[in-house]
Amino acid sequence: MANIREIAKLAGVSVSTVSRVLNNHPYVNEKKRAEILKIIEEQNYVQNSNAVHLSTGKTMVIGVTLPLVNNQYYSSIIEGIAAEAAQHHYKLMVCQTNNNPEQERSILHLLKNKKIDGLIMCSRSSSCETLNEYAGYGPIITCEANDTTSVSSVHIDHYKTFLIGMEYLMKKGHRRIGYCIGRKNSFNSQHRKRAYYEKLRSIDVTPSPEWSFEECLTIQDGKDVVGKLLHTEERPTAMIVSCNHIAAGIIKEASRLGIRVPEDLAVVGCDDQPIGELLEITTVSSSSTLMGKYAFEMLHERIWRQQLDGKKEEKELTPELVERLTT
Amino acid sequence: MANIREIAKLAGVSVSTVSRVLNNHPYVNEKKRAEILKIIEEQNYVQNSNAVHLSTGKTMVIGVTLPLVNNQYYSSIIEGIAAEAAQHHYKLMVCQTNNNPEQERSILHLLKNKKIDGLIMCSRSSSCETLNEYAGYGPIITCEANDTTSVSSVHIDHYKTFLIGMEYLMKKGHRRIGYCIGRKNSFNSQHRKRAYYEKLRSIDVTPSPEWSFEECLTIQDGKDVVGKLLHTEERPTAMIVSCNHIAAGIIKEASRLGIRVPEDLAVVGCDDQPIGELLEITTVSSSSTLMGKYAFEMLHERIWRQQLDGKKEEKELTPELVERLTT
DNA sequence: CTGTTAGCGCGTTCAT
DNA sequence: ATGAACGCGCTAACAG
Repeated sequence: MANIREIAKLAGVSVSTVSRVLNNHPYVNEKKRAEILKIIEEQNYVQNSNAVHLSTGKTMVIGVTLPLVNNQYYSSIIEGIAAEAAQHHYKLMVCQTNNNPEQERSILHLLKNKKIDGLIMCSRSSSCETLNEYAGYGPIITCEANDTTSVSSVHIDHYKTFLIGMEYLMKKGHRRIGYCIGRKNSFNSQHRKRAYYEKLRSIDVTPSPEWSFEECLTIQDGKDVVGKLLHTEERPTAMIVSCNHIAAGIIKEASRLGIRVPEDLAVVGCDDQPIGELLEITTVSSSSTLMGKYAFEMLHERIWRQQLDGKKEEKELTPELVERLTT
Repeated sequence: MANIREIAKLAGVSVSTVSRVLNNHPYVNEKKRAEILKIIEEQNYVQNSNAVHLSTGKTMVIGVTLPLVNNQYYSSIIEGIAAEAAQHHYKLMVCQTNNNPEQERSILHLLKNKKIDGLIMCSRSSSCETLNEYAGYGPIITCEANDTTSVSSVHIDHYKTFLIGMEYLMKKGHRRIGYCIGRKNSFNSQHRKRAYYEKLRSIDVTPSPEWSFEECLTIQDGKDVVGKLLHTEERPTAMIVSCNHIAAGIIKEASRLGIRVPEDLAVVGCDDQPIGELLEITTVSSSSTLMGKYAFEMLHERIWRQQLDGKKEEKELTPELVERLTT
């Protein structure tokens, strides 16, 4: 395919004039401009973006990491990122990490070798040192809280989320409340547990170890919880659950076993996955799509701000209670 | 950051030798190779991928289009693509089209300006002419049947899918069977309807127009179907539904209105979205993830096969019946 | 086994 | 308002 030199030759001008036309620069004779555009059209010419990237040092692509694509939580975030990115003419490179630090590093590497202009990490398994190191090669935003010095984040306030959920259940009269969370010692889990214990202590309830379920990741895990609940001494009357799909598992299994929801067991989910709406699950959550939007905004600002002064910024989303039929 | 020339200078060799080391080419003195690698390490050097791309004419990136990211069907396809792509060291550029031909064209354009090496279209709204035109700039695979001359596809046999569903319902004794599909006149819908009418005719049933529901896209649309079903003269005893989430809407609303599933109304869904498993919906489907895998394989072969001879290939996935509790 | 050199295609001073 | 010429960083053909 034709290149810029050929266009210049056909138009009888220099490559720089063609380049000016291509990039809408001023100071080009209107007649020449029209002539050049006509030839570009005739020749079916387009710029080679790799050459542009090499020359400008920008790619107009940002990376997005997530553990797995096929998950509604992450899909919602991406949706928010995608809408905002499209408006600013950025493309998205979506990279699955499988929660594997090595795979994640290979994506951080894209920042170093200039394949992307910035990176949004919907979730991360790399260490803070690694993150800080790569932050030197381009802006990074995480959609989780992180304790690095230089990487900004936009994240859900999981402490507050659980707080609201607990307060709501307690106002409904529940005292024996259990919880369900994912990775045992993650950042998020720690905040959730803190809210849980604080709230129970405030009404002088000592939580039984039998009420807590960790490493709940799949719908099946949710179902299994109900089985275990059956054999507990003092069965909780309510569960607060980090994800709606786990809550869905609990609800389905409960109904199968004749445990009435919410009469025998109330359930509160804590994200905005659409399964919650479908199954009418009471939920306290903030919008993941909005989180994606904010993440792109922060990233975009950092891409264009010249000095990478590395002032860390943290944006927290406020959760809201949506009452439905499981409480 | 350092470039290849600088490394060459520090090592006292030429850039080509460094390039050879970088690309694992043979014919490099082992001692020099080690020395060069050491310097690369010290200098924290990495290649600028844009320069590599410009020079090689390949980017090792493929594009993936889909109407919207936040949809389990498309997420499943991407999952299949992503896994296979990772194995071959390809990155994914995921592009949302919103079913808008103009946005889609801007993505096809990426093929022309060399930003991607190939394109998988999970769904498309462009015309065949447009597709054929851009197929000249790089390989394209669609995950829907298409009637172009040059664009290969891997797709679900929707005719067979509905056939299996209908046969199954009929074997269960149903005669008054309704259907629910999405876009009225899409390729897929036509095949589904053909199977529907053929099967009913084979048992001498004349379907009532009241049994057919088109333009069903959301869960709410599924719920609305039940409302309309209530006022029909001869209410169908079974529904065959193109998507599980529509089926889910039907089931939820039916249960709310006291219509028993499957006793009063049997429901068969026709995809592999996980909501089907959760709600125990009987389904006839093929694996979307597998479709993604195949799509990448076909694309990859076409990227590396030199002559773009344009032999069109079509791969059909065979659907399977999964009996659950809604029939 | 190694180096020289000519591209790859474009952006961008700088001089005019 | 325009063009010559250099630089972006790397690969690969060719010569040795």
